[in-house]
Formats: sequence, C-alpha cells, structure tokens
Amino acid sequence: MAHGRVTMADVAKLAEVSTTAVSLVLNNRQGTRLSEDAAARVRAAAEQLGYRPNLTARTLSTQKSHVLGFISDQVTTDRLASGLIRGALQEAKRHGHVLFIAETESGPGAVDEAVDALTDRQVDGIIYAATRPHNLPVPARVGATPVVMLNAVSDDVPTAVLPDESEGARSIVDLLLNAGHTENVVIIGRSLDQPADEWLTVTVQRRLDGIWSALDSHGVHPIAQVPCEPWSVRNGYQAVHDLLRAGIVPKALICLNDRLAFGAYRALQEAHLRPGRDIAIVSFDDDEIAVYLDPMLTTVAAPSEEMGALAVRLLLDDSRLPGEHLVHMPLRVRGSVPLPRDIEIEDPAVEPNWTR
Amino acid sequence: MAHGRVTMADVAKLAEVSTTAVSLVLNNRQGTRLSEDAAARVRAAAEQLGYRPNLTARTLSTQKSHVLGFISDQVTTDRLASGLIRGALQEAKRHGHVLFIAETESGPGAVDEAVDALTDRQVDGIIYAATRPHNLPVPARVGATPVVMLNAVSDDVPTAVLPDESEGARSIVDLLLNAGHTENVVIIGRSLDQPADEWLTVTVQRRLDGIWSALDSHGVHPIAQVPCEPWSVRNGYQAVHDLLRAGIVPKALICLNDRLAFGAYRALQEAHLRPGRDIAIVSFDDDEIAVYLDPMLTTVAAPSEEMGALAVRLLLDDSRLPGEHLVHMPLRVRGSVPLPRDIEIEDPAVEPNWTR
DNA sequence: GACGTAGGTCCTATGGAGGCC
DNA sequence: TGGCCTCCATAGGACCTACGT
Repeated sequence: MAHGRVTMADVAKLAEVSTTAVSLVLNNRQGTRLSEDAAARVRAAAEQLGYRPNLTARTLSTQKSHVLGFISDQVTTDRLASGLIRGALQEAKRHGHVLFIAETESGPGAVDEAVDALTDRQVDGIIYAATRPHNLPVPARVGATPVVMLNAVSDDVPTAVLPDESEGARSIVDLLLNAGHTENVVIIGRSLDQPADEWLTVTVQRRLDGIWSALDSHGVHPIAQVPCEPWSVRNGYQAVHDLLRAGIVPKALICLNDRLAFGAYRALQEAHLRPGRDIAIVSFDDDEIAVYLDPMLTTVAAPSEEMGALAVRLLLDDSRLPGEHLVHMPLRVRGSVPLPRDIEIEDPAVEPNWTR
Repeated sequence: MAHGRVTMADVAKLAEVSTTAVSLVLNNRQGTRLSEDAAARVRAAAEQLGYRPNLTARTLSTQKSHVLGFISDQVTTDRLASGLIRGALQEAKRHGHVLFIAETESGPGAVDEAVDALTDRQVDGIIYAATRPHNLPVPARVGATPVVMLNAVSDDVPTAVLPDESEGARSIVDLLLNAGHTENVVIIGRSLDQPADEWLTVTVQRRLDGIWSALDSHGVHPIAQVPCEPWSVRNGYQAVHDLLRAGIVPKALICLNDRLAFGAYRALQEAHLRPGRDIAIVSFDDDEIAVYLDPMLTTVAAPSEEMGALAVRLLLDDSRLPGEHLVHMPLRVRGSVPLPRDIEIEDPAVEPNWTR
C-alpha cells in the first residue's frame, strides 16, 4: 500500500473521501462540484503526501499518453537534426508532453522496429524526420497513430513541415545581386542540366528553382555551374580549385551548402583571393562552421528549431492541417558578401558560447 | 472489444483458451508447460491478428517500463552531447528499451520538472548527462529510480561514466614528444597557476594533470601557457596572435580543445607558419571541425558514443557498480603533427559523408 | 447538492481446479 | 488414493468515469 509510490488511494484515505473524489478534485473537473471543504482536504492530503499521478495508469484508462515519438534517420549527427529535435523537445515540454527518440540509421528494418516500439507504448503521435528530404515510405503499422513528416515528404502522410527553400534561395541570391555582385557568378554544387538522381530531393529542387528564379529576374547568367556530390568540404575545395586552374575567376559564388563554401574559401585563399573582398560568397544552411570562417559566411539558415516546434504543434492540434507547411529561412548577413553602404548587416553573428 | 487495438482477449478467444494461457505462451514462461497444441494455437492466433502486447498495461502490472530517461543540460547542441545520446540510444535499443529525452538548459527548475516528468512515467532508470562535467546536484525526487551520471559527477549518485582524461592527455602528449617536438612547447587554454574557478571541472583538472605528467616524464618544460576562457575559436586565435606579437614562436602547440586549435591555425597561417610543417599541434575532443582543418588535426577523441552506451549498460545491470567508470580516449593521428618515418598514421580520417 | 460504487483500460501473477492414469 | 498434467479464475496494478444514491 503505502509501500512504493503514493497512490490516489493513499490520498483518499488521508482526506477521508473516495478515490473518485480525489480524481475529480485533482483534475479540476467542473460539472460535478464537490464541497469546497472536501476539495480542500484532498488538496492538502495530496500536498502533504507529495502525491503525483501515475501517468502509466492514466494512459491505460484514458488512452492518451502525452508522449510523442520522434523517428529520424540520423538523430543527432548534424546541426540540422539536432535543431529539429531541440525544437520539438521544447515545444513538447510546453504542452506537457515528453519525447521518445528513435533512430533508424542502422538499417532498413529499423523503421518498422521503431514504429512498433513507439506504438506499443501508445504514443499520441509520431514525428518522422529525415536529414535528406525524400519521399519516405511510412510503414502501415503506424495504424491510427497520427504522423507528421518533418523535413521530409511521404505519399502516405498528408502533413509535412519543410523549410521554405525557394523563398530562402530567392532572398539570399537577391541579397547577393542587389549588393551589386552580378558579374562572373558561379554556382557550386549542382548544374541545371544534370539528370535527376537521388540527390534531387524536394528541397534541393526548390533551392535550385529559387536560385534561378532570382537570377532570371535580375537578368543574370552564371558563367559556370559546377556539379559535385556529396556537398563536402573536399568537393567544394576541388570545384573551385579546378575552376581557377581552368582560368575561370568567379566574382560571386553561390554555394549550395556551407560545407562547399568552406572548401571554396580554402581554394580561393590558396590562390590569394580574399572572400568578402575580391569575391562575394553566399551559401545555405547556417551550419556550425559558418561562423568559424573568416570572414563569416553570409548564408540562409535552415530553420530547424522552428520546424521541430511546428511539427509538434501540428501533431497536437486536433485539426491537424494537411498539406505542406513551409517555414521561413532567415538570412544571416555576415562578412562574405561585400555590401554597399546602405545595406546593413543585421546579424552580428557572435560565435556561440557553448564551449565545454 | 475488437475495436481499436488487438488485445490478449481477442487472441484468447480465437485460440479458444484463457488470456492467462496467452500470456504464458507469448512470454515463453517455462515452469508451467501448456500443451504444445494449445501453445501453437495461441501463436497462430497472435500472428493472424497481428497482436502486439500493450506495453503500458504491462508496465502497470510489472512495474517495469523498459524505458530509460536521458536528462541533459544541452541535448544536442554540440558533438559531444550528440554522441552521448546516440550511444545511449543504440545500446538501449539493443536491450529492447526506449529513451525519453529531456533538456534542462532552460533554467534552474528545469531539472526538477524533467525528473518529475520521467518518474511520473515510471522510467526504469535515469541517465543524467552534462556537457560541462561539474558536481551536479541530483534532486531528491528521483526517489528510488536508479541514476547514472554521464560525463558528470554528483555527490548524490555513486555511479558515473567519464572519459579517461588523464590517460588520454598523457597519450596525446606522449605522441607529440615522442615524435621529437620537445622544443618551444606552448599550452593554450589554461595555465597551471590559475586559481580554481568554475572552469576547473573534474575532467579539465585531469586533462591538465595528464598533460603535465607526460611533460614531466619527458623532462620537458613549456615556454608558455596561455590561459583563455571560454575555449572558443576566437580565443584560440587571440592567444596565438598575442604570443607571436610578443616574439614567442612555438614549435609545438598543445591546445586544450579543438576550437582553440582551429583559432590557432588561423593565427599561425596569418604569420606564414604552416601547421603540420613548421609547427606541431595536438588537441582534444575530435570535434567535427578537426577534419575540416588543413592539415587535419591530430587529437584525442572524446569517446562519447561508448560513454553513452556504457551508461545504459550500467543502468540496466542490476549489480550496477558504484564508482567512476573511465572510458578510453582514442588517438586520432592525423596531419598536424609531423611524424618521423617509423610512426604510422593509424587513421586516414576521411571526411564524414553525411552531407544532406 | 454532495459523494461513492462499480466497471472499464490491458496485462501479469498466483493458487488451485479439473481430468486422467 | 494419490500424483501429474493441463489449464483457468481471480486478484491485483493505479487510474478514469457513468451512473446511482
């Protein structure tokens, strides 16, 4: 009885009422009014005993666990995935929920396993996140559990949260061009005439669309597009290195992510070209390394925390809206694009202070 | 009944046995043998209906949830925290457990809240992790729930998992000195005569002890120690920059973490000194940026995944051993230390391929 | 108006009932 | 009469709630 935890029965006994009364009072049920006296006794007893409801038992009877599941192909390997989780975590907490985390990197059957592990525990909903936003199949075994796709889309699930890539791409390229860097523009990462392949995800496609739409509306034609995959530091270096050897000297560089930009910096500096002075550089994602570069990288950020939070809100909202929910990608205007006087740097970009 | 989920009762009905029998068969209970015939019918029925046990109900009756809680001050902000989680996640999965994640960055009451949220849900144990390994107080409200400290220590909890800093420090400094870089050694990050402050955590202390123990046993005396906190890229740059201005030219640099080393590279290159040729550099943690540097950084890695996994094992092991469990810190021998012919580079350090 | 009884959520654990040789 | 095998009824576990007094 009074062995392990304090139960409702203990509270009831001390307050000299039934467990029903305890339940009603502690859950602030309105309709059925207990006497204020009894209610007060119950509250006092609960307080005195340090009573905490057993959420396992509550789940069993209400069929609501107040737990959400978060499935991801890579839980915390990169900045993006981390942000998604952090955002989801904080929003879930605000709503009195808690998060199960499951990873599916380990193989094909892993998704099924993860879904089972979560549904067996009666999660109220599942967030299915990805770091590479493909059309992900969602196993049928989710059954009636609501699912929201995060940074991914699926034919099996109507609700998805994605970064607003095309708007983001347009805004960063606009920034570049409006600052006057319209000559010798080069795109690093993917060329327009590449055939569709596994790299051409929803978001990459839109990123490209946004870039070209901005270029077109300014009447600008790039002098080169260098495809390279994966978008690694090494490949960024190689691309720019090769370009320079071929006698092509860019004055404005659009890198498809920050790692490519990082590599580009190195190749440029080797050739005694100064990023932010001799050449303007813009990029995507606002990776951790963006502020480690010198000058710091002007980039458009993946709004990962907002995306994670939105996914939770959609999941908890009964009127879960179907469709794609696009999240604004904020500009990080820093030193890699020389600006005319009248455009201000909005983000001083202090190096983050988490240092161990 | 046969409304939402499939329950044991459904299986029992189909197999024409009692729910008790279903329970016994499906849990492979030994002692009380049912007829092979009945057992087969039960298994067939379960299979046919796609029965999955309701773990919430099971938890209620067994008082074991097969869920662990992971509390951390910073869930996924940096590489270390991510590794801890990943390791814990995978090990938990191997044992059929699942992980609740809770973050306490948001403020002082957050730890209490997190502990309540977890114990209310009857987690089998709690991992309390930190990115800065201080003596963390553990709230008394954990009650009887087992706790293991991860990358942290606490007077309230006997079991802790820590990196073996002193051994790791000794091994990386040995590497440096054995390679012949015993002249003009400089330590960046902390000097020995600094008064104790909030930066002097358990692990930092041991890191320093290891460094000095290795230096002493080689009879080497550094020509300078530059204290700087936090250990940021900026401060690493500043430290080396100031050093050079003062006319002190190091030939061997011991940086207390990779971010400092990153800054040091930049200051050195500005002065036309070449890391890995004119100067040897070693460092700690094997942060993401270590392989982005050129040459890549020789460092000793924080074994975060192993630590996370070990914490889970300790938590699930009934004979949870009290005391500190030290995890080996592996060397990452790369290009920043020029090596004589007879020492081999053991780790080619390919840039990781996760690229979005 | 103020409160309690009883039945429901699903699973596990225990003691003991029935059948057969 | 006993012993053994096969199986089940029942009583929790902690909570919620429709109905009844």
